[in-house]
Amino acid sequence: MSSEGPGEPDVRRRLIELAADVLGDEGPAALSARRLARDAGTSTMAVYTHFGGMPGLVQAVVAEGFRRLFDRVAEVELTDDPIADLAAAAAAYRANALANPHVYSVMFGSASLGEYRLHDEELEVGIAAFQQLVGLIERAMAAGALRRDDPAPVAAQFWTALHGYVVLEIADFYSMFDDPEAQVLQPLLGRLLAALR
Amino acid sequence: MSSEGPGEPDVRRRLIELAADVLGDEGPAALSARRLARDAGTSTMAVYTHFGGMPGLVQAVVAEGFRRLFDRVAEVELTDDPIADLAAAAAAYRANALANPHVYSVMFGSASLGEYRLHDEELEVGIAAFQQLVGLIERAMAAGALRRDDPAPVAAQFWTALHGYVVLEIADFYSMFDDPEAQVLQPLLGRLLAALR
DNA sequence: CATGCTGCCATAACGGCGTTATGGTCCTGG
DNA sequence: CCAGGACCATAACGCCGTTATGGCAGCATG
Repeated sequence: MSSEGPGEPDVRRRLIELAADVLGDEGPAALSARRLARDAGTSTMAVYTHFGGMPGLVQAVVAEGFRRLFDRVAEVELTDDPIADLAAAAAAYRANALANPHVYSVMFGSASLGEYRLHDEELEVGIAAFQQLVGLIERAMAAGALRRDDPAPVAAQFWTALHGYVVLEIADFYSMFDDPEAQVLQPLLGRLLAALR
Repeated sequence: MSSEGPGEPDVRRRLIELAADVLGDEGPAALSARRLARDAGTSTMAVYTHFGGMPGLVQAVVAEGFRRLFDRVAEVELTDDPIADLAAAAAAYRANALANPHVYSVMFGSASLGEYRLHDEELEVGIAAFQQLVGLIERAMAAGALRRDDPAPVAAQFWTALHGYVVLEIADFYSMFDDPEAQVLQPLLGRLLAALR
């Protein structure tokens, strides 16, 4: 391995973080190989040696976004109230998404369509994140807080509601509500869980 | 001179429909003023005289997408079972979204972020579509099929769940389920409505 | 040690993109 | 009849992603 100076990590890492920063600060339109290469002090060829092209770089940013989302949710401390833990996990999920709305949008918005589709790397992390939620649901069922059922579809329903809310909040479609988190998200998740009792 | 016959409507209309077709068939990456102008038998300047630029054209396509979505949902025939009508409306919503997944993605995905944000035209149609759902919820409450409550937040919760499902189905995130519509969407909406009884 | 090889990146070019400037051709209203 | 405006064709500017080419370090091999 090449010894890397403390202030100058490897180029691959720098490009990913720079891309995530530009995406977060200025949106997808500002992402360009030339711009990133200039800011990283290298040339556009670095994008091709490390990622094979611009879609590959975006894919790496998406994979990083999934990893961070997974970590944020994994950091919530579990209590003896599995329902409260589900709410805390949802809050962490939402907070992370709202902190990086453009990254979240690219993760799911263009994740499948034209551009590049998701590859093994993101898929693996995505599955791990979903299994994390399945575990929380199973735990609630084992504790008797939720009716016993196949946990995977229940987790998918929970995640679907949460994801739908986050997307619409990011896209600013709740402008007619004072406090959409209290008026939409919490009742939605609460009622879903209530019907699962 | 080639004056326009009955099969050659005005250029503005042709550009919108061509853009929607290209978007649906080949995805957002294939959308370009030059390509559309070539296919429409005109020059790129037509895009600027009619829409002020490429974002304006996309905005027109989005507005058209909202209008079509609204119409499809409005076409469902109401019965004397308001809960069944809600399910029928959701099915029409999903069917229209899956028939034009790229258009749906542009409507909500990049609807707010960097590119162009939604303007008065789309906002107006979007509000009308939402009021349509509020009316269905109100009707179910009046008939005693749902508990009396402020219908707008309830409609938002229903729409949030439905939208979240459609987005994830389009992005192909339900690959671990045989029949996601039966395993995720229907239980999710059914349980939400059950908790609202 | 010399040698060739491989990974990595700088430079420059190609085609395509959105956009703008300019000018021409109609159609319309006075 | 003619002035003006709506509409579009042409060409150019500066971006973009991508590719071809070449230089240069590090390293394994003879």
